[in-house]
Amino acid sequence: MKTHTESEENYIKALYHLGGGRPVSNGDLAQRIGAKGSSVTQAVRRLGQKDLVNVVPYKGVQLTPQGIRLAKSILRKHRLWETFLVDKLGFGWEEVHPLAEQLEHIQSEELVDRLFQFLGSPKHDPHGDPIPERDGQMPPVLGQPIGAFTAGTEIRIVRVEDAGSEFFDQLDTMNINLGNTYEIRAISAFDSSVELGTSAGTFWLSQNMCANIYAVQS
Amino acid sequence: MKTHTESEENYIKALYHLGGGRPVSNGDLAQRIGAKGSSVTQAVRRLGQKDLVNVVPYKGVQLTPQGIRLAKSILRKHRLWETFLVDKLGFGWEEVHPLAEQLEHIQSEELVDRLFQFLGSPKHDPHGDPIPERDGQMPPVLGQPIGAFTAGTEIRIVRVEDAGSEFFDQLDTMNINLGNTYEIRAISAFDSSVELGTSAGTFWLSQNMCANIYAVQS
DNA sequence: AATAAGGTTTAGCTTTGCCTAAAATAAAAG
DNA sequence: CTTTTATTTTAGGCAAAGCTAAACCTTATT
Repeated sequence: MKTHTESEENYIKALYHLGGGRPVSNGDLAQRIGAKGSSVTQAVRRLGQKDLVNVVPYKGVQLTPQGIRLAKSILRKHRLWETFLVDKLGFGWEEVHPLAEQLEHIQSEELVDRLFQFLGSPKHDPHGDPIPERDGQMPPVLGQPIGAFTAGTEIRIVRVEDAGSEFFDQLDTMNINLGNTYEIRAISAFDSSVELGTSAGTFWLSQNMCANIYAVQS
Repeated sequence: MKTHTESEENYIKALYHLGGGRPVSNGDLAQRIGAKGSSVTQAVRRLGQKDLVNVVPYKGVQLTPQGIRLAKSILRKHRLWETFLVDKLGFGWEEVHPLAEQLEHIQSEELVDRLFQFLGSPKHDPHGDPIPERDGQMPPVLGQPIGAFTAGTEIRIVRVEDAGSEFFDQLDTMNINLGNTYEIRAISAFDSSVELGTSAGTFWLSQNMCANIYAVQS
C-alpha cells in the first residue's frame, strides 16, 4: 500500500463519511473539508489519478473499492487512537477527536496491530462506534435512537454521535455516560422529547439530543 | 507557542542535534536533513523570520533561545513516544526511531503531559538518552564509553547511541542489552577493542562498537 | 424552448518545500 | 597576493494545496 499525504487522506475520510460507496457532490465535500469548491475539484482529480476515486465532472465523486479500503484503514486508526486516549491516558471522550485526527495519519501497519492488541482488541471506540477490523469488516453498529423505545423501558446507552462539544457538555451535566442504564419515563407525543430517569434525577432530553444518543434494551 | 510545519520542526531538530546552541554550516545541515544546500538556504531563512534561528549568510545558522526551547520540546516528545513504543507496545528498541519521528510532530501539550505520566515519569528513553523535562531541563547524560574503563571492571550498560540497524543487530546477536552487567576482561593496547564477558560467552567489541556503548561501574 | 439560478470547473496567483544550474563568496594553496 | 577550490547563495522550475474571480454546465423556472 502506497503512502498518501494527509490532505489526501482527509478527502478520502470525508468521502467515506458522506457517501460510503455512493457519489458525493463537490459542494458537500467542500463543506465537509472546509475548502473552496475549486480546491476540491483539483484534489479529487489527483485522487482519481491514484485510482482512489471515480470522478464524473459536474456529477460527483465516488470512492473506488481501493478508496474504501483506505478509508476504513484510516477510520480504524482514528478509533483505535481515540480508545487509547480515553482508556489509557484518561482523556474525556469529548476531547479526543482532534487529537485522533492527527494520530490517524501515522503510517505503520505494525503500530496499528500492536496498538489494537494493547487495547484488548476492542470492537467499539469510546463513543460506541465500530472499529473496522484489519480486513475491513465492520463490527455491528450498536443501538437505536432512544426516542425509538417505549415509555417504561430500561435502556443501556451504547453509542453517542459526535455532535460537537456543547452536546458533550450537556451529556456531562446530565451525568449521562456510555454503558450506564436509565429508564425511559415518558416520550412526549408533541415534540418527541424524552424523559430519562437517572440516579441524579430525571431530565427531559430534546429531540435534538435524543437523535444523537443510542441505546439497547436492558 | 505557535504551530510549525513538520519540515520546520525537522530543521530545528537537526540544528539542535548538530550544534546545540552553536552555529551549524549549511552543508552539515543539508547532509543531516537529506536535502540540497539551496533548499536549506531557503528553509533557514524562513526559520529566521520566525526568530527560531539566527542566520549569518556564508557563515552559519544558530538556534535562538526560542529555537532551543522548541528543539527540546520535540526531543521530549520523540523520546517519550519511543518509551511508549518499547515499554507498552513491545517494539524492539531498534525499530522505534522512524515511528517516533512521525509521532513527535503531534501537537498537544496535554497529550505529552498525560503520556509522560502514563509512562511513569521516565527520565531516560529505551536507548538511555535523557528525556528533556517539561521546563527544558535535561536529566543527566548517563555513562561513559566502555573503552574508558580498566580491565577487570564490572560494568552496567546504561546507554547506546543510535548507530543504525546493523549496530543494533550486532548488539542483539551478542545478547547485549540495556541494564545488564558485564565484565571488562581486557582492552587491547593496539586498537582499543574491548573483550566483554557475558553470560553467553565473551566477545571482542571493535573500537567502533565501543564508541557507541556507554556504561557505569557496578 | 429560453432564461435565470446554482453549482462546478477553469484560469491564474500564493506559499511551502524541494530541485538543478549558474553566480558569488570564503578559504586554501601556490 | 593571486588563483584555485569548495561552499553558499541566487535564479528559475516543479508539485501540492489552497485561494479568488470568471467562465461554464445543469437544472429549474417561466
